[in-house]
Amino acid sequence: MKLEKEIQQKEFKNEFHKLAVNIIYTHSWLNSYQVKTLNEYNLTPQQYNILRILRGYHPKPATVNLLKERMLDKMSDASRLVERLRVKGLVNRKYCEKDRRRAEIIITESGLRILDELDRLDKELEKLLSGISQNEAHQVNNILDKMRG
Amino acid sequence: MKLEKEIQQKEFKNEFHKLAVNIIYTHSWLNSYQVKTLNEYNLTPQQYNILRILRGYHPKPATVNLLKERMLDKMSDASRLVERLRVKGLVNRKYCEKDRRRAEIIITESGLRILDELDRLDKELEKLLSGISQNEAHQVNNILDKMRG
DNA sequence: CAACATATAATGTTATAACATATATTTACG
DNA sequence: CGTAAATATATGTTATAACATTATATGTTG
Repeated sequence: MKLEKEIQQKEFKNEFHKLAVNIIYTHSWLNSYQVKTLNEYNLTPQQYNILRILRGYHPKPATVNLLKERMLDKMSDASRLVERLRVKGLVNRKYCEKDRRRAEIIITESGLRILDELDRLDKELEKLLSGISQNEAHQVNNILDKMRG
Repeated sequence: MKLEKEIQQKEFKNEFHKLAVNIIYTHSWLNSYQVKTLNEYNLTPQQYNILRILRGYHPKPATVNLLKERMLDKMSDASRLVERLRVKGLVNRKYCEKDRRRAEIIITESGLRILDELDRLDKELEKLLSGISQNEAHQVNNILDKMRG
């Protein structure tokens, strides 16, 4: 639906202004969906994000810094996020022997199993976004990549 | 820059999957900019959003519910957001005489003045997004509107 | 090697988000 | 009219985000 209608605003100053609002609004729309789905697994989107990064490294460990860099939301408190996942048994943390400042974080079998189940999310996501074609999604991806410079 | 490079991920399963991540990432990118700029005025993006809605109604009042509906982030706690703006002297709140459950909220002169200053943000935003053309912004807007159904 | 700088993670603190519940008022209905 | 349902907002509570600070280990340099 046209953004103007959804937030009941008559018009935008220009397409850039609308785009900024559109990204915020669409993110909120997408995030609500994700929160709702992940809630069944007692995970937040950020925790899910971390688990996926860790799966990408498995069975090699990742450090807290590495997680911070790769996370979508840069400002987040990776150290305590990891701790919450550890309490849930989804990751292990031990200290690196070569550099004892570092923590080595590895996703557990239990964490991998949950991610496996959650892979169905990708299918549902495609359904959620099915109002547009792969080609249209591709166009948006290209333009957003270009926009951020 | 290509999203794959920015978050150091080799590839995405498909364009829909990348699009979801791209929206989250681009939102975070945009939000950081907004937080940084609004911080000089001691405002959060949500408070800024509310002030702009109120300006749209001025000099007519808005209710808390109306703000909730029109806000970009639907889940937010409009009642306390308004209270924070009231403490800063940017809005007035009084009770509606016809329906004493309702609050009537009006932006103050001081609030309007701050918004005036902040209108330069729109110019800076255009600069921030200037990697793409108006036409490309328009394309993204159309596709996102279509995607949300 | 000592002293200082840097890197990495954990912790402290405050404000806010998210969710549930409470309060007050109005509306609906038998 | 009196009671129940619905509506509008405010408040309580808990977890988290955001930012600053601390703790510990490693690197660098004179």
